[in-house]
Amino acid sequence: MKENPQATAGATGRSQGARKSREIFDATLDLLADQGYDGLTVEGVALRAGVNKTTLYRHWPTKGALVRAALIGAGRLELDVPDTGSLRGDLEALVRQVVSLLTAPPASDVVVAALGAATRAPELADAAADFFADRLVREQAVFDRAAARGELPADVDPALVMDLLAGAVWLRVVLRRRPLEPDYPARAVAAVLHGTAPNAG
Amino acid sequence: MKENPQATAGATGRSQGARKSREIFDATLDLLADQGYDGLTVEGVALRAGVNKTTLYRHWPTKGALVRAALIGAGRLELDVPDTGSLRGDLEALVRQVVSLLTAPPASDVVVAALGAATRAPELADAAADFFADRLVREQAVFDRAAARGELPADVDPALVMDLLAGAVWLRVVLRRRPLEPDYPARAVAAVLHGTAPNAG
Amino acid sequence: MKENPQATAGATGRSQGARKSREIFDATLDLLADQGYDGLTVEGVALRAGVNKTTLYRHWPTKGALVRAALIGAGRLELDVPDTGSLRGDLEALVRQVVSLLTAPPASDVVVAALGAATRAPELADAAADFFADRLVREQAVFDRAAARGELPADVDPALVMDLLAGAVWLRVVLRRRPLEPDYPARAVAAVLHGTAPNAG
Amino acid sequence: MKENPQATAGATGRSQGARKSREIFDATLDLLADQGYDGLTVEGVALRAGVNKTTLYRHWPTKGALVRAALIGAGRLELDVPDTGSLRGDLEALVRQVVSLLTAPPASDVVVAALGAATRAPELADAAADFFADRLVREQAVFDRAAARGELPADVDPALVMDLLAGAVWLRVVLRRRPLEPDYPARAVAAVLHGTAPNAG
DNA sequence: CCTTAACCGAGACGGTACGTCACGTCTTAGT
DNA sequence: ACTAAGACGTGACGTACCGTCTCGGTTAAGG
Repeated sequence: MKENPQATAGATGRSQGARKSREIFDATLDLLADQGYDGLTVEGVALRAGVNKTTLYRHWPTKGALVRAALIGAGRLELDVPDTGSLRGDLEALVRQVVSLLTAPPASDVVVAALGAATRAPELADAAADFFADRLVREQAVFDRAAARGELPADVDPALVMDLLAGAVWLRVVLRRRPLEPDYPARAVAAVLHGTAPNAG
Repeated sequence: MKENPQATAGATGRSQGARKSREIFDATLDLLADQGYDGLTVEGVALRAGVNKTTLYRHWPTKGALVRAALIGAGRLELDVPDTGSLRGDLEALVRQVVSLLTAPPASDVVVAALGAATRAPELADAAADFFADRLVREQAVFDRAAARGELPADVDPALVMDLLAGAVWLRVVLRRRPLEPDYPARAVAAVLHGTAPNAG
Repeated sequence: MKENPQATAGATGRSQGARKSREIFDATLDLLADQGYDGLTVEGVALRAGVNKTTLYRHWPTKGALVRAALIGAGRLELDVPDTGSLRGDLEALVRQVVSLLTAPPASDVVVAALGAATRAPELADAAADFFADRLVREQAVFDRAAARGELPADVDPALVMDLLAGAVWLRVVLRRRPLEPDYPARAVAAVLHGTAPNAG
Repeated sequence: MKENPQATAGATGRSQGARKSREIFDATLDLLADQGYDGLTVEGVALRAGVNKTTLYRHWPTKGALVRAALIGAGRLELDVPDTGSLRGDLEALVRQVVSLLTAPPASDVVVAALGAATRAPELADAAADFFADRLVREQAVFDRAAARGELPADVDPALVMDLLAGAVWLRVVLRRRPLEPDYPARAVAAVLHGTAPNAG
């Protein structure tokens, strides 16, 4: 509608889009941790990243896509698979990883917010599913080693084991909101490995 | 200001505010199921319940409070504690309850949305924590009966067992987004009761 | 999406909407004069009037409707119909009114912008048509008095006369962009009253 | 950065830039007629003309300049000066030209939009002034012939006469939005030639 | 023939304004 | 006493064009 506003800016002379992406992702995750997924606004990200809102929409059509890209793009979710020499040790280490992922700020804020939001943002749900699928693939090594050591029957379902262990932590920390005793990982692993009820029918 | 007031307002011939509350809760839960927690708007509830927006804000200051009240007011979350005669049977029944709570629409939409939202809405987090605490109190009976039957050592932690079982279902259904095999409850219960690794160190 | 932003403002305690309307109309016309119709933005009006953009859209769905309401609401277009005692005098006075309407700032900016915009904004076109129709009704008195004085045949078409006179001024001032000699009104009126070509066939 | 450059750009095998110019002007005028001056966007022109936006800006820095160039470049505004043998006939023909210019689509849309926009786009105002000045120069011939025939006093001002006649049509058609009777041109010419008020003082 | 300048397409970007939605607050009336 | 009606300020949405800029590739002219 305007004829000739005032001959604005133009490009800033950036060297790469990569740097901008980094700043965008950082801003996204920071705000996600601060405000939660719903408090996260595209305008806020744009402001904090020093980028125009339009630019964000040009690359990521929805908030979910942006968050997903940020979660992936910033390698904050990369976890090592432990190798302690025993199944029990490996599993306890894995559980402790989960615990720290869900409780040690600042990463925990991001992770909890993102996983919580996965219940309603399909994009994030996909991201979460991918994340867990990928994790499972790598956790498989733990079970392979255990089987090689003869610690585990061949027909054990690693997915079930990890569901039980990681799910317990999520439920305890996020849903039940109860403090986690230091021996919780050991007890959980013990229960899953050896059972709790020697005599149950 | 209006040209045509047309015999406006007033109550519609109510007997009590109770009926209105019912309609409000129903509207809330319907919309929650339809649109998810975020798609749920106070204005939408007001419109659907035939009630003024102001009225809603008078009673429930936030969306979270309204949803909480609706979930409690309509007894959609009441679960029976099973008594099958064996610990295994009881636990499997409990797991199946959780599965159906998280997968059978429309209640599942409500529950998943609400529990997912608990990660950031403190009101809902409290409600969820209360819900699980209350459940645990009642699930205690299952473990008491099992102990009386001699199926279970006295030092077993019911909270841990339920964390493992219910957490596994949540992780599998909501986060991992993978289909749940029919024997999943049985396998999960077996793992927790008897363990998966007879020889693990 | 937000749960509970920060308990914002609410109404400011105004006494009447009428005062606000006045401020809105003033802001609209000021900006119209300053920036022209296209430079006029709803956000600009909102800012200057100390009113929220949403409020403007609530009342006037388009920019055209807003400008129209402002032009009507602020009585800046009310012109007196002269009565000098002679048809020539009355018509010259009318032409001079038109000249000043189109050339004397700041009103001229508003009027020219609005009439120019009438070519594409149907709302404004209607407003302009109404304006001219209304004017014609009142100018009729000039012709009635002239007929009563015997200065004019009964079959003269006042609309044609006013088309010629006012149209000439518009063409000269706005489209031809040429300066208007002081005797232009007199010459124009003389031409329309007595003709320019005594012998033309 | 791109995965698939796919033998992009370059010229399409044109012979001259002249053909492209033609397409650009056509696109401009078509869109001007369709959407009006304000609905006309540079991006739209680029899209329709199959030309990059950048290219347009390279040649015409503003929308006004583009429209102006298009109006001139496409010879849609060239009008013949009539020679019917009498002043009355010539003037009526001129008025009819104006009428058709302003009412016969599709040219009328372009012309009306452009002249209407002249009130605020200085570039267009200049173009309009030039157009009318040029027309006047050529209309002078009509008056010269009339003077030679003795139909007209020597001191008649052709500009005033054309102001009155063309202005009346503009006012009637564009601003007053009233239908134009078939005898309007004749009546307008008669009024300007012979006057309307034989006895006015 | 090869180089060089002109021109163009492609595309990213910062920026303004758009028109819309829902929020939560408030006032005025009405039952 | 409670409520309907409805206006408002506020924040954010997602979109459309603006006008600028850089990059890379094609074409035509001139040595």
